[in-house]
Amino acid sequence: MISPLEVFRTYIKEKGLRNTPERETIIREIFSVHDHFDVDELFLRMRDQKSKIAKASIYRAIPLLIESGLIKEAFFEDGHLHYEPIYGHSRHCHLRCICCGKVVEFVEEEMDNIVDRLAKEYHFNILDHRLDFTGYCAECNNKMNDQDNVDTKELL
Amino acid sequence: MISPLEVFRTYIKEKGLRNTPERETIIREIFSVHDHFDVDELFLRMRDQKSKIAKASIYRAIPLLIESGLIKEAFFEDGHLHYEPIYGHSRHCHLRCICCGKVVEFVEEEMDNIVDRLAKEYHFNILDHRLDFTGYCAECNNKMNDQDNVDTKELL
DNA sequence: ATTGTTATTGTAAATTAATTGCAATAAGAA
DNA sequence: TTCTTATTGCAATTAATTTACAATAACAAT
Ligand SMILES: [Mn+2]
Ligand SMILES: [Mn+2]
Ligand SMILES: [Zn+2]
Ligand SMILES: [Zn+2]
Repeated sequence: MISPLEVFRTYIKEKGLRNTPERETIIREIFSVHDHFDVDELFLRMRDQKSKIAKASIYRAIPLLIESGLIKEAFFEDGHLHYEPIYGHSRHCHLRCICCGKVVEFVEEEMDNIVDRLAKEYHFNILDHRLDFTGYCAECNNKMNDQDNVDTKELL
Repeated sequence: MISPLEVFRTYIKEKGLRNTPERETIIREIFSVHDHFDVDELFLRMRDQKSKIAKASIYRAIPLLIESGLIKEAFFEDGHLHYEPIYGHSRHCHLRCICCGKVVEFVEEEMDNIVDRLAKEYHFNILDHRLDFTGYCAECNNKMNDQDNVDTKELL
């Protein structure tokens, strides 16, 4: 399987742009963890690896990483965008706990059918979709119930 | 059916907060249009109605409107959040054109089943979900193809 | 109705994410 | 190696959202 770096190099050449060690470092860091990230987090991770890359360079790289199919926007939370690597990852949806932030990923087989149906019905050329569920994970749900019970007892 | 204003008044009382004409104006404006909106847009709409409400008051009202179940975040686009009224609206998904911004709404019956299945499988108390599809609408898709043809001709 | 408490407002300043101008650097084609 | 110009780091800017603060007003209790 072609590596993310190779995919990016091909994209860069195709677009007549220039590849740089900075961009490769960014890609390597993203694909060394394979998890959701935001710009600040990625910047700090790279700083920990002794990288001196400016945050502006990360911001400037992101549209290219999206265009080349390496990453995509995952969700907007806490006032900023979060991204995730998608190259080499199966299309998946998210189940997110609004209490502790835990994210469960899962593949929803039904989605392809829905996309096909919608494309026909609304004459859309559908390129992407995002399916996110939010609620409380088992732990947080239990914690809340316990808390409620405490409150109730206090009131008695 | 209970009006959005009544729902909000009940919520406000329940929370020991105070209702204000400003908040009611905001709710009235949102539910006079029943469409997606962002803060700036809503602010301008209200200014057109000769309302002098400060933008900060809209920002401060939004969490209450969400908490009371009147509106929810719809999507993040063009660098800021967009909201939509949900009270009195059926749960729906979005099909959004990334070229012209057109939004098609539709109800996806399958979602309830998926929610039930996930809740059981992952022991989540699922409160909400967001299903958005993005791509090109028929018109924009055609326009793009025409454009491509022009480009191709120019190259010949 | 009047009063008292304090939540809410408008204004301006602050904060935060993201973008951009600029001069120095360096990628990569020639 | 040379040349062109895309990319970088840095600092300044823009834009969305939040917040401090003093004035106002909601509404519960007189
Ligand atoms: Mn994911
Ligand atoms: Mn909608
Ligand atoms: Zn949780
Ligand atoms: Zn369109």
